[in-house]
Amino acid sequence: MPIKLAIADDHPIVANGICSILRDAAHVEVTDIYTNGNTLLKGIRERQPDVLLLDMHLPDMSGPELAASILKNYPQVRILVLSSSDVLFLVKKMLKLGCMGYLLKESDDVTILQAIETVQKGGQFLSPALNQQLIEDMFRNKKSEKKNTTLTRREKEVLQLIIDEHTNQEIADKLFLSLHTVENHRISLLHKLEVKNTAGLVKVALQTGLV
Amino acid sequence: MPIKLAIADDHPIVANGICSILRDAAHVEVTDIYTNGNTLLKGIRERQPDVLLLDMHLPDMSGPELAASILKNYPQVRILVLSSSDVLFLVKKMLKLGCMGYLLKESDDVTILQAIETVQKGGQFLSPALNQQLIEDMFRNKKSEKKNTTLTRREKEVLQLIIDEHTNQEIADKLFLSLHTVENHRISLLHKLEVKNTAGLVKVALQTGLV
DNA sequence: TAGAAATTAGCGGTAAACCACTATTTAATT
DNA sequence: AATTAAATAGTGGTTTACCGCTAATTTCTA
Repeated sequence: MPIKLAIADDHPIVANGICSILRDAAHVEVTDIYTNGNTLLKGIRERQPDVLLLDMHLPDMSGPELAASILKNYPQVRILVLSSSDVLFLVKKMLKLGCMGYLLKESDDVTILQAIETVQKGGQFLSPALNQQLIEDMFRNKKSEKKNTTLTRREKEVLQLIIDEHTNQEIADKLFLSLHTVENHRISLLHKLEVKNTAGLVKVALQTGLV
Repeated sequence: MPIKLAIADDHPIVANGICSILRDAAHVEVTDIYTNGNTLLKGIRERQPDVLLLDMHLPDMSGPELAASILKNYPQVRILVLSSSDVLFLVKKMLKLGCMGYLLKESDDVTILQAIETVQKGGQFLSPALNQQLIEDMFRNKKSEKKNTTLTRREKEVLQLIIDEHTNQEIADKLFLSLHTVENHRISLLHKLEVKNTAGLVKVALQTGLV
């Protein structure tokens, strides 16, 4: 019995690319292709695949949202995250949510197939580049384990305005807040995203599609 | 006679995706797939395609570098840029270099095919989202036409270190420069990239793959 | 309904970024 | 040989970001 694989990605090039790569693999059958979060959730309700290749950036819902929702109701679905970002804290976030693997879009044919097979068998898969990063990170953070990487509504708003090149004062005016409050949110962002300054904020935000 | 199409992209998913989408189009034949700039330049020397689908981020060379080099020696090759970034000044840069089109990776099957056909016939193609942006930009910049968007060696170095979250002082130490010099480079960057602060620098740099 | 998390606002202070200039030396180009 | 661009360094100043605190109120959630 072939592995039933669903793909959730809004770019036709990517979906077609995966299908094309798997065409030679007789033991993998692409059963569904979803291009947004809404139809994905609906589809999963009706028909659960063995493995779900989940993009991080669907137009209507984020990767973490979707993974959480799906795993809550259908924990037997093995989610393999498909992402072009290697930002560590996002990788950790998805794995903590219960995803079984994290595959970079730059991967080659062999790696992709291997990832799907591994995950279907109940194993975990990480793109090689991430493996090393994760290990180094564990050594760095032996003690402080429970870092909160979920941004609040306000923090996301502030972050978006930072990316749009606004100063704290401008952000305060736009959101009808005190300058102090915006400064506080900004510092929370620095801590949560584990970066040193504005450059880090923007970098992580863009690379992870946080906003 | 079918359109001879070459693809330059280092991600197997993307290259396969394009091929897969074009499989039904009998009048387009994918003659070559290149995964880095070096083999691309070699390949073009031996055999020129009608249309070249050129990714912005090959591992060894940048999109602009490659486009300039190819168009200088083989101006009859029609280059269709394939990019995931809609940052305007990069679009303008490629078009000024002589590329015949700019196609976003999020495009659907029909658009992709249409872009290739248009370019092959000698026309120009822009992803719809860019069309509108480009027009607005022209109205904004009726006067100041000749903006220099080419970063110097030093500017690129400084920009990379900014993205890596270093302060001006740290950058000065690393490059054995005066703090003043680094500040000057930083302000040149702000002007050249037409942004207001560090956030803008990082945003444009990441979205365009400048560094 | 008690506790936790989020949102708000403040104080005092340091470090860094941003801006407009001038100016010299070196490298590239015509 | 002359011009231009790049890289370097400076003065003097303003604005913004960053940091560590405290603390009240609201909202969420167990």
